Amino acid sequence: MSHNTTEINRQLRKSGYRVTPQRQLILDAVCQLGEHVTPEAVYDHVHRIAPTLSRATVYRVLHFLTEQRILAMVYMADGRLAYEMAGPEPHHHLVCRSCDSLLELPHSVLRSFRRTMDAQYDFEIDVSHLSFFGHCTDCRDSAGA
Amino acid sequence: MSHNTTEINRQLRKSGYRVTPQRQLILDAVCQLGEHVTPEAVYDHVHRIAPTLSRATVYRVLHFLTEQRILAMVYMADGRLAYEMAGPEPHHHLVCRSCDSLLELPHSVLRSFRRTMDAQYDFEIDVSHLSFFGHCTDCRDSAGA
DNA sequence: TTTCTTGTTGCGAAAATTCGCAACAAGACG
DNA sequence: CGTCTTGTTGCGAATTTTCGCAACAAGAAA
Repeated sequence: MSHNTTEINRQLRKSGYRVTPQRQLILDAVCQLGEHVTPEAVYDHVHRIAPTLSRATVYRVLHFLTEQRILAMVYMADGRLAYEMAGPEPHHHLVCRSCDSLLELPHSVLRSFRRTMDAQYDFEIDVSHLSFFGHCTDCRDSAGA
Repeated sequence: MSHNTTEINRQLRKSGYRVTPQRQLILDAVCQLGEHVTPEAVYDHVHRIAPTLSRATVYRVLHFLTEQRILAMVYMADGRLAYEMAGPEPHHHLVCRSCDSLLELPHSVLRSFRRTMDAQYDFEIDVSHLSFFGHCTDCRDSAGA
């Protein structure tokens, strides 16, 4: 696996949380399954290894790891939620509401915006992933107005 | 109701969609119920007037009206989706992943960012509502890192 | 290693959301 | 006003996500 297990475990324990086999399994699963991993895909994966691991736990752990900034939530084109490792190299998406297309957005575009939020509102926008909804080149005309 | 029914109806018909009593009822409901209206709240409301109107229709119509930019999706603090009228005066939110607090963000902050997206990517970001997740003043320290 | 505290999990049920398809009806046309 | 086309709805089942709570176990302390 490509994530630093030891470091993450230490971080969790430091915050008073526990490092359970379930959490490690789920984290490994997201890591292995790549980008845009759905909860169901995670469940399918870990369930083979640990058949008693429940769906509820998958959802809870995904949410938990996101809160800990170890994972990042991704809004997919169809509006559903997915997850991926919150790597050091953030990327973002432009999601078209009409055709569900998905444009990648380099992080650099957001730097100044993020700095503004930080300075003016003392709010640290989650840099690991952002999704902007709207209408792309092809759809902005046909969508009226 | 405060929305311009005639204008909206015309817009829908022009695009080849139909103006049904269900759609009008649901739109009125969102309008009356104010900001951050949940699908369930809409259902409760319209179901009293039209008992046969199904939940599926509520979800479908909310999604449809959002696509038509008549409604706007709102991500609430608990992560659930809500809707509101896509008025001419957009506002946005900073949602804290830790404490679920919700900060209002004036539209002006986003103007230049939006212009950039438009110019560089020919992508029209939905101005009616944006939500940024992250960590607020109180939580950014405690969340580790 | 044993004990103890309390964060976590599993389970099953509940709630929320989506789907498939036949019946229905908006609105264009004559 | 009647007819026709096809976008929409209702229903019930399937899927997805969440909840409540007792049993469990991670990890600190002795």
